[in-house]
Amino acid sequence: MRFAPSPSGDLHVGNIRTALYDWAYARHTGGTFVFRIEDTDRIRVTDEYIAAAVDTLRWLGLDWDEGPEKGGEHGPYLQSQRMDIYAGWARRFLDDGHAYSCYCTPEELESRREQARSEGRAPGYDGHCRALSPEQVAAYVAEGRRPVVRFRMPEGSTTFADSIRGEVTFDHAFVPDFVLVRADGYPLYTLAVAVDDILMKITDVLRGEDLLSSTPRQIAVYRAMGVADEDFPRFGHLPFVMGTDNVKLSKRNGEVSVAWYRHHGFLPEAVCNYLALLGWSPGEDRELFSLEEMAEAFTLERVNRNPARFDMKKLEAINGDKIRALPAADFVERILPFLATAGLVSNPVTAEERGLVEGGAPLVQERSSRLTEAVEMLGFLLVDEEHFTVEEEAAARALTPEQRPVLAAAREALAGLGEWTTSAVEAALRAALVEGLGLKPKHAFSPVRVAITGRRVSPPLFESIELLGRERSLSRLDDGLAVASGG
RNA sequence: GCCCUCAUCGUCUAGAGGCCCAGGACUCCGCCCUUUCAAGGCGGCAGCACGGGUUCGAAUCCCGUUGGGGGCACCA
Repeated sequence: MRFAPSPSGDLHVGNIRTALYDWAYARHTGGTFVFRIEDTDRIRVTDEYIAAAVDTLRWLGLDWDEGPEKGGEHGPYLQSQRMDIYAGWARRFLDDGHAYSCYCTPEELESRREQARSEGRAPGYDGHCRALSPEQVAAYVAEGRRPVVRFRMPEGSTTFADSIRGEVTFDHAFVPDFVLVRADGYPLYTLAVAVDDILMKITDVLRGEDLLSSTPRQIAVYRAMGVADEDFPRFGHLPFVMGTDNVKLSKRNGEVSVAWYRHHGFLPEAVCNYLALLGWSPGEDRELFSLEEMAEAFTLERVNRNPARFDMKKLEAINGDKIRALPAADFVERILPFLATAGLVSNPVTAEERGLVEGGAPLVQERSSRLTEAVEMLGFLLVDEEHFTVEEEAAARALTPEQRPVLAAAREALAGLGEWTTSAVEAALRAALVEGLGLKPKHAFSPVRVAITGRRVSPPLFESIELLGRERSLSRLDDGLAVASGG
């Protein structure tokens, strides 16, 4: 089990789905979950990147047994810190003939690729430098060419049992010799993964299907290292997560950054739950579960082989379910950071603010499919009175001259109220507006709602009025009246 | 072009020869509940890509076709 992202930006949805399956498989089987950072294409990854990746994984609730910040007996877990290990193996392959120096320039390769393509031949490396004579080598060196180290793919074919797809075979005729070390001396992924898998004693690899056809190359390197077949890791290739346009999910066709979902009010348990469903199912029509339940039920046999489309609507539905399932106190803790970001509570939160939040939270919890919606709905309650505003469209619809009598009657009824409770508020408003003015409840409460909350959609009105308190409520009705009067 | 791979409602999926004239969820549409919006309840639209086999019997097995995806880098 291993999860090895390469640091090309934020951890994205596809990475995380892979990590999740790796994690669940490791936990289910009691194995070791190794988190390795594949950064051979960089001098070194920034500490910020590692910190962000670690942070995202931890936020989701995934923990690893070996890797960054955790250590382990097969470290270091950053490939950029293992360069001399790879260099050692490259030298050895050169010496024993598993690899050779290739002096072809990128331009030459490109033009020969083009030619092969136009002639309908396979565009891979043509073996040009496989058997150079000492004279040819000397000539290239004299030209100042710097060689790459290229792996000599043996004849034959490779068959391996993919743990998700079953037996897969590749004829080596279609697996061209590939580069292990660049001309500047930097090792490539092709070398590093294979070496690390063996050195880190990886038993199972779950990765994207884009790597399916590079598996025979990896296996060939294991063989060259002298590793016995039974010590090779098992490979499982997961289908991609696609966007709705059926193209691999990316920045172009959707939100891919897990950090984005985090900042837009998605719960980690919802993200995990939804991602788990993209290619796996516990069966029996079950689709809501915790990470622990997933680990319990996760088997490779139940992983789907076909790619799944990412559906934001479904994610939101699950997020809403998870939000509703939160204990009330937990929900408060989850929205507090968002309220602070929105400037609706101080940081740290004061006792008074917390009181209001705790009062309002139960009203919005079941109405939110994202935490950010809860924040929007609670705004009227937490905003400083001088910053309170009524949405333009709501005012235009509900705070009109015709509604003046309604607002006035509501104000009067509430002003005379002795006990300021939800039920008292409701009774007073019903008596004044529904019975008194003969209005349908729907129409009676709409202007009041807009005056009190500033929006046409809000938490339940009577509870909101109770929480707002007498003074603030009456003052907002006064302001609403002024607006309705054309103020 | 060649190689690999995949194929159940619009989407995610259950289904591992008869339990399926295909079940659940999301979306969408009605209705109920209702102070708005949600939630909840009830109901509805909608699918086994196609063609051949195998079998008493196929969504499930085999072959082909079509379609999708991936790969063929001094990326990973």
